[in-house]
Amino acid sequence: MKTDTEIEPYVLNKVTKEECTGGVAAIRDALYVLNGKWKLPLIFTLSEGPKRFKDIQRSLGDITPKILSKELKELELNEFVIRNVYSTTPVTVTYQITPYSRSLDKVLLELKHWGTNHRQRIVTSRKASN
Amino acid sequence: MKTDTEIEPYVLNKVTKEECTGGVAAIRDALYVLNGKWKLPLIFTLSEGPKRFKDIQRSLGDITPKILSKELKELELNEFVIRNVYSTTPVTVTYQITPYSRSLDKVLLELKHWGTNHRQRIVTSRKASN
DNA sequence: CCGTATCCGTCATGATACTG
DNA sequence: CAGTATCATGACGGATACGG
Repeated sequence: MKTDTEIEPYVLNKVTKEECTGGVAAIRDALYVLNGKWKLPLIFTLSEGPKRFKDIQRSLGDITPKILSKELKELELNEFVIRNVYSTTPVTVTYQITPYSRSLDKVLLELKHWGTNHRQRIVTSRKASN
Repeated sequence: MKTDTEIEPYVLNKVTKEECTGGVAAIRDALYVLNGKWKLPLIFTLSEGPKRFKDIQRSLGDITPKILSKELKELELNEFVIRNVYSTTPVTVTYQITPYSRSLDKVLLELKHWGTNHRQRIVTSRKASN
């Protein structure tokens, strides 16, 4: 009765080579749990407050329910997200971030700044070439 | 005569839905150029100074030459990295980051901090469960 | 040393349809 | 609404060999 594939909790990246040291290892550890296109946008959007499945989908733009479901399960398993179920009809489910997700605030803030500036850079360099 | 697949320069993520606003769009723009396991570690390791192909491979731990080659090309195309060829025998090639890559310094710093703390958290929680 | 070529496998992501 | 089932594609990677 497995739905798609079992999801194992992330532990740590196996960065065994001694040459892979200090900073690189730390960054690879971070990306190991925050892999893929969606985890950081997801944590960011939930940092604005708890949201329902459909609302998350809308706020991310174009994620499919299958991927969103998988990403949320991974984040839950790694203690970034909590799932709340309310026995309404139909059932209501909300997702909220854990305090641990808050430790990513600075990362997300810097990334947001960079993304904003990057978009601006692309747009203006386009105009310049017209 | 294509080698593997053609690499197109990134421009901008198509985040069309109006609902996908502000912060989420910016973060998705950022991840759109910095996608995958290797780009941030790569830029980070090159931020320590220009390095040769083999040295980059060693510092990242376990990337294969095929993938490293592809990632470097993408970063070159998007103006994060410059490739320098020296006519020695055998030929020497170094890679260095552009000034634009420096705009990622804060992101990389925060990510490095977070990765370091995250590893610590995992390790100590392991000990606690013994 | 600096890569590229080829074969081949696995995993991530996605489009679409569907269920409770 | 909150997801799951099915099918498909492309990214990513391992192994190995080879060329400038």
